[in-house]
Amino acid sequence: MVHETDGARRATLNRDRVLRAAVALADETGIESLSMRNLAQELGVVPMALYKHVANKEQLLDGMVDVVVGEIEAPEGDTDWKSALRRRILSARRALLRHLWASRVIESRPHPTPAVLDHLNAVIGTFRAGGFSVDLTHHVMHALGSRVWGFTPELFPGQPDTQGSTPQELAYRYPHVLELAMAVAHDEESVVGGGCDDQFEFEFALDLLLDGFERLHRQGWTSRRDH
Amino acid sequence: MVHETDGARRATLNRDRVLRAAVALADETGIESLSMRNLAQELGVVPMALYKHVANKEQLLDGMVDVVVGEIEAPEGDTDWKSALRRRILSARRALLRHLWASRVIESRPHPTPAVLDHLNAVIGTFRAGGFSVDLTHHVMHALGSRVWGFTPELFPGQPDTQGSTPQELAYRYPHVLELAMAVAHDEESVVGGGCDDQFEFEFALDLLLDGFERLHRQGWTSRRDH
DNA sequence: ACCTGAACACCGTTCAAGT
DNA sequence: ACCTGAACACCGTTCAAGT
Repeated sequence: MVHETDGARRATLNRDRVLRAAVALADETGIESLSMRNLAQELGVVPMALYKHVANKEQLLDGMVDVVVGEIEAPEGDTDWKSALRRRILSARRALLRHLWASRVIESRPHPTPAVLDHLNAVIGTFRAGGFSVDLTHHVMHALGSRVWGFTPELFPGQPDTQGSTPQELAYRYPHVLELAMAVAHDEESVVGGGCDDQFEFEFALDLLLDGFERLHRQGWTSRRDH
Repeated sequence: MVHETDGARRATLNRDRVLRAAVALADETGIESLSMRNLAQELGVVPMALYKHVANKEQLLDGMVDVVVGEIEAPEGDTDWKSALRRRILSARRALLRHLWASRVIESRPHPTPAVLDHLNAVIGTFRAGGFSVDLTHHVMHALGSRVWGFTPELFPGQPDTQGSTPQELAYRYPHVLELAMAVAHDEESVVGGGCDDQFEFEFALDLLLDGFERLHRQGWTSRRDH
């Protein structure tokens, strides 16, 4: 009534608008200064109005992660696994560079969000389509590590937040993630339900890199940037 | 006077005790619940007493990082660069596993701390002693990435916090870090003073991994954990 | 039934008042 | 001169009171 402009902004408030505003605000002023209070102010509403659309700040952060990860583009056209993967991961990198706070937030989230699972499923699926065994796929996913985030060691033990979705729905939507998770669960010869052997995975990736370094060194490799 | 036990604890309060108590508290209750206020309570002092030993919470976190990174052991005896590096990095991993909050805190720090520079200098020095060119050393350091933290892309542009130390002292203490930083600064053919070409570094590491995956796949590699 | 202002239990840090 | 309690400007979230 008093301010019709404000009224119009208030009327259209929904979860999507809240998340987009939060992403924009974090882009502009940094994630540290993003608070429920100044996000509300930015949207022209009272702080408590946000809680109609997100349960709490944790869920707000999860939603922001999904916005960013949703920007990752699937590679077009049929190509070999290697260039398909390369393109997808470079697209992911571009998305994260657009939102400099995103990688740290993704890493700090205790549970993978739907968009993160979609992304993981696509990456895993690319290896499988390329003929990689479940076993090798498992280890290379760990080796890629934060290059594919949010792939964290806790992914498989720390169950995705299965709010309102049945196991069947998960199996349908993330078949590759599930295949890997089950292989890891059955493969366990040490502790029951212990999930991945993080020490093994760390050394697997480390040795892959060290071997690669050695090869380059022996070949007398130099970057084109060298004079 | 009233409580002589408290008096004894209070008397010995210094920067080192503050940092150790902060590390212990973060280990026990998590980094999220570590506050200046409950750290003070743990030490039996008033919150403001901490500010005699650390300028603010940022400096407290920097000090905590140095405690953890200081736990990394140098490999004993003379060995080739590869196993020397392997041992040092696995020691770093053990230190970080002892303090689960540490990797996230290291990554969130804007400036590298002295102990972090010591560690970087030692890792770089190992490559150089192994005969690696400055150029190759630069790129492999990026490729190792968080496996050596706190090696972040912003290291070279985002100057170390040179509080009270001359350039000569830095050159003496971190010669290998300096050599790399200067090579990067001179090598620049694109933007002036732009530092590292992050896109190049990302693709360098990505391709190194993808090539490694391809090689394993062609060889029909399986982990011993496979049945 | 819905919305929201005040309140609660915290923060890191400043600063003036007390010793 | 040193120390420190109160205060300031924030948080995220609860909850009861108002519409």
